[in-house]
Amino acid sequence: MAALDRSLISRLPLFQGLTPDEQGEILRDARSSRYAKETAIFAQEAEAHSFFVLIAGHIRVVRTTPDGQQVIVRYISEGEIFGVAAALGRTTYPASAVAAVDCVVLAWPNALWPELARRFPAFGATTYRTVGSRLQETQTRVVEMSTEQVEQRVANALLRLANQTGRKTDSGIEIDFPISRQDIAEMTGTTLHTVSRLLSKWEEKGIIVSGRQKVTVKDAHRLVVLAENRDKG
Amino acid sequence: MAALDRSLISRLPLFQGLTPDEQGEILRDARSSRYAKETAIFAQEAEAHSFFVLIAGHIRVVRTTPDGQQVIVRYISEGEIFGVAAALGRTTYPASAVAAVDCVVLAWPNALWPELARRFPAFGATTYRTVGSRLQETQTRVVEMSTEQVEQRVANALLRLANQTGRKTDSGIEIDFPISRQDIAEMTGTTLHTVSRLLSKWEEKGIIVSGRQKVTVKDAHRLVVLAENRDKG
DNA sequence: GGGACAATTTGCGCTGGCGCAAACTCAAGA
DNA sequence: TCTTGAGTTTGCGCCAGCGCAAATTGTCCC
Repeated sequence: MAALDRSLISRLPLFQGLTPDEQGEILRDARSSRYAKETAIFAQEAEAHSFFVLIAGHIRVVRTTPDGQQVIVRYISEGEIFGVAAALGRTTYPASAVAAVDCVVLAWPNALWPELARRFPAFGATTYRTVGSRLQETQTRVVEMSTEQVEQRVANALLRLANQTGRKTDSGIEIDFPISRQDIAEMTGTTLHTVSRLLSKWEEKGIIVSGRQKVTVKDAHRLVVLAENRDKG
Repeated sequence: MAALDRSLISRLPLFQGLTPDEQGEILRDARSSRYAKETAIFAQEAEAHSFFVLIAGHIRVVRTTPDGQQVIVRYISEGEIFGVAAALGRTTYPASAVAAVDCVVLAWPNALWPELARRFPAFGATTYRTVGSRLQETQTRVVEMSTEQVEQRVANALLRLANQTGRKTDSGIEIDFPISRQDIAEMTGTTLHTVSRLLSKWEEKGIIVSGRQKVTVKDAHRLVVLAENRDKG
C-alpha cells in the first residue's frame, strides 16, 4: 500500500464521506496487485474470494455463453468498485473481469465486507448506490436491445464510451483504451462485420475517425442524432 | 395490518432470520393497500417515496421508451420486495409497476429504510441478495438478447414464467395470471405476431396449450430443448 | 342473448443485418 | 527489412422476423 498514492485514492468517490483515518483503516486491509493487459482478475463461475477497486487502467467485464459466445457486460473505469459478489450475497462471480490494459487493483477479502459495511456505513451506501445504477444501466440495455436497431445501439455505445472513458484530443474525443470492432460488437449484440461497415460509413461522413483498436468521436452531436433516430438513418 | 395474515407474512423469505418480535416491529411501520387489476403502484420517473412487498397478486414492472414502446423488465410474485430505489440510493423509480391482477401490497416510507437496515441487518442482507440476483438475471437477459434467436428467447421466457409463477393443473403447468401475446413480446424483444406464430406452432406439436391471455406448458422438456437449440429449431 | 371490442391468428412481401469468404493493412517481432 | 498474424474492410446472397392488413374468435357488458 505504501507505494500507492494515498491522496489519489482518498479522492475516489468510493471514499467520500469518510475521514482520512477511516480511509486508512479500510485501506489497511487491502492488497494491491498489477494485472498485465488481457489477463483475468477473476473468472466467471469462480468462487468469489474478494472484491476490488480499480486504481489504474480499464477492465472489461465479460459473460461467456455455454457455446462460447462472449458478451461484454460493461467496462470498469478508474476508481470504480467491482466484483462485489459478497455485498450481494453471491458466492461466485457472475462474469469474468479482464484487464483491457495493464491495471492496478486493490482487493479486499470478501470476509471483510460485513464488518466494513457495518463500521463504515458511507462505504456500504456508496457501493449500493453503484450497484443501483448498474442495475438501471443494465435494464436500459435490455430496453435498447429490445427496441433499437443496430445502428442506434452502436452509436449509443460509442457515446457512452466517449463520455465515460473519453480523452479529449485536438481531433475529438478518443476512447483511451484499445477497443476492437469485435469488442464493440460484443457490447451491442451484433457482428464485427456490421460494426466495421457502420464505422466506415461514419468515418466517410466525418463523424468519427478510427483505426486499429481505436475510435475517436469527432462529432458527438451527429452521433446523438443517429442514436435517437426513431427509424431510418 | 391487523386484517392481514401474520403467519403468512412471517413465512416470507424476506423475514427469515428475524424473530417474531422483530418482524412485528418492522411490520408496525408498514401500510397495506389494495390495487385493482391494471392500476399502477408507482410510475417510472416518479419521486420514490416508498418500497414495497407484494402480499398477494402479480405485478408487472415496465419500462417505457421516449417514443412509447414498452418493455417488461420482470414480473414480481408473492412475497417479493420491489421498488427498492431507496436501498440503492435512487430518488426516482426507474420503471413503472402495474398490478397484473388485483393485488395486496405492503408499503414502507423510504425514510425508514436506513433505520430498518441498520437495526435489522438480516432484513437488509436479504434485500441486497434479491437485488444481486436481479442484477444477474438482467445481465442474463442482455446475453440472451445478444446471442439467441427469437424462438429460444420466447421458449426461455415461458419456462421462467412456468417455474416462477406456474400452477400445476392436470393438463400441465399453467401461468397463473393473465398474460397476452403482446406481454410475451414485450418480455422477449419481438412482436405479438411472431409470438402468436410460435405459440401456434408449439400448440400443434403438443408442447403447450394456450388461449386468451393464458398459456399452459404441457411438455417443459421439449421447451427446454427449443430454448437450448444452438441454431435451427 | 346479442353487440362490441379486445385479443389472436394468419397471409404476404420486404429488408436489416448476418454468415461466408476473400482481400487488405497495419504493428510488432525476428 | 521482412515476415507473420491479428485486426479490419468489403462484396454477395440469404433468411428470420418485422410491418401491414384482414379475418377470426372469445369475452364482457348491456
